[in-house]
Amino acid sequence: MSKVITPQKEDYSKWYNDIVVEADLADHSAVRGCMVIKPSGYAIWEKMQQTLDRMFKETGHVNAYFPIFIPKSLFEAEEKNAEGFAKECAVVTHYRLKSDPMNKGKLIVDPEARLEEELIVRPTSEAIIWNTYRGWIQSYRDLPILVNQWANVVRWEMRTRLFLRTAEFLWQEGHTAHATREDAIQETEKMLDLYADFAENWLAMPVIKGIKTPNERFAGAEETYCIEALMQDGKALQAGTSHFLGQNFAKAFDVKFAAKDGKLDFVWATSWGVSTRLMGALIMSHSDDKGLVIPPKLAPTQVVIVPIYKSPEGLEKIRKSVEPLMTILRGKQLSVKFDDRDNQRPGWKFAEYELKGVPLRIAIGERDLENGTCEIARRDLLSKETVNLSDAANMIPDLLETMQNTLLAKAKERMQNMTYRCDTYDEFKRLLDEKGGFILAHWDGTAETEEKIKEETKATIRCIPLNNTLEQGQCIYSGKPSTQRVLFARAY
RNA sequence: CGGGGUAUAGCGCAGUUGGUAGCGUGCCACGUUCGGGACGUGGAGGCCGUGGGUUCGAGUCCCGCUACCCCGACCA
Repeated sequence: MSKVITPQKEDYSKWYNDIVVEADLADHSAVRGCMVIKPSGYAIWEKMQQTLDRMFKETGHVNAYFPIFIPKSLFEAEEKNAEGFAKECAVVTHYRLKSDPMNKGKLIVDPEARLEEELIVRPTSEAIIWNTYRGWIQSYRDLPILVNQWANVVRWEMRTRLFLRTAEFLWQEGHTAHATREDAIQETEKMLDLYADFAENWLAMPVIKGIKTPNERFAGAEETYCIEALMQDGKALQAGTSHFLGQNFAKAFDVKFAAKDGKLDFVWATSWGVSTRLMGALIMSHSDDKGLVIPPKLAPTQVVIVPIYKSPEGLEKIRKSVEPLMTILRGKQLSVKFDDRDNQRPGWKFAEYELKGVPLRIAIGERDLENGTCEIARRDLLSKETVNLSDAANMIPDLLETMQNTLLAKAKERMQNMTYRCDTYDEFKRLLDEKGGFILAHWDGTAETEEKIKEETKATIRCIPLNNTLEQGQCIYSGKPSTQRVLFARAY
């Protein structure tokens, strides 16, 4: 098994740094745990963003934007939500600084400039959005509202992990309002399916769809649906969530609508989101010892052409010879880069593009010019073949598609091989320690058992898989009867 | 907030019994190279985290402080 790229593992810091670096630690210790995403990394996020955005719009959603600050009084309106997030909120208390009379050149917070009401930096936007929706909704004719927001949020975690749990992260959060319970549940499930589709077909990352146990449920939700992925090291990662919020927020913010029959009722709600955590998921799903492997459909650069030449004239000859190829590929909406940098040697470039995960690399030298050939290298298999330059234009789109499929197939196989069924607690513990991965086991349905298992093994119930087959069994911990297996794993 | 560790060049590190700082890499210049992270020569770059103390002399020994990392507690 190839090694897994784990954020903050020293071995990988060198190349991991090429995608992202953390905030300057020495000078900005206060933003420890925040990300600085370099352009090469951000380009991947942009690609995810564009794709998701298109998918949202195809399903009738529109984008909007709401404030980053939430007045404390609004934040506390939905009690469970407030309680759940209270421990990790950044709070704005003042709006002005002034020169420090005791310390020239320094600033202090102006005590005169205290805000009457503290502002919470959004850890999630339900509160401010539902407070706004109250003014948008009066009749069933105003529903549904299918709004998405691309934003940053802040959660002051005690311990952060690059991409997987950063103090500030980028995400999208959908917030929808519906006339009926059924509509809202349908929306929740629809968006979960959309996420699963995106994970599989774009990230090439298979996921298990399921619902969270009450313990793991989003604060303020009636039901939390999730997609769970399995990383190469056998640890699970929650890759996206979709919440059925019931009427909780409508009640907290008094959002009612008049139905067809004239009766007033509270609005039904959903919210759903995925974040820059998907970058972590992408990295940990496919990377190998040579660096990042990006599925072709998400790769900012899909094909790179590296000329091998000895003189400026040689370079120009090669440039001319590949121009038709580049034109054809670009005509097929592929992103192609011709790397004519003179300050790095070919071998260096090969290694660099492998590090960055560019799916296909074409090397072409003067020797090839004579033969009318070029060398195509696949990032996923690290394989190379020499082909006729004239055939390349036809082969490349197929190759990219094959790569995309191969990556998914490989990941699927890995997940399958790392999913175990087990019926005893001893076996359960042994599997966790020796193999990791997903474990399907019976659970008595109580929070106590769930917590005990977590305490003793660090494994959590990732989800109760949707469309689970029902079967009689006994809880691995308590021995009490159970009707279905749930998905356990140690998780990030 | 507990337990452990670290702090020396942009990055990664070494630095012996205390004697005034070095290696790798990266950077700059020139030349030779260019089909898997080239090589040669020359060069720039460090108040050794910070404040005290011991000493003729401290990167090194002692005390304080600070910051960061790892493990835990926490984690829609």
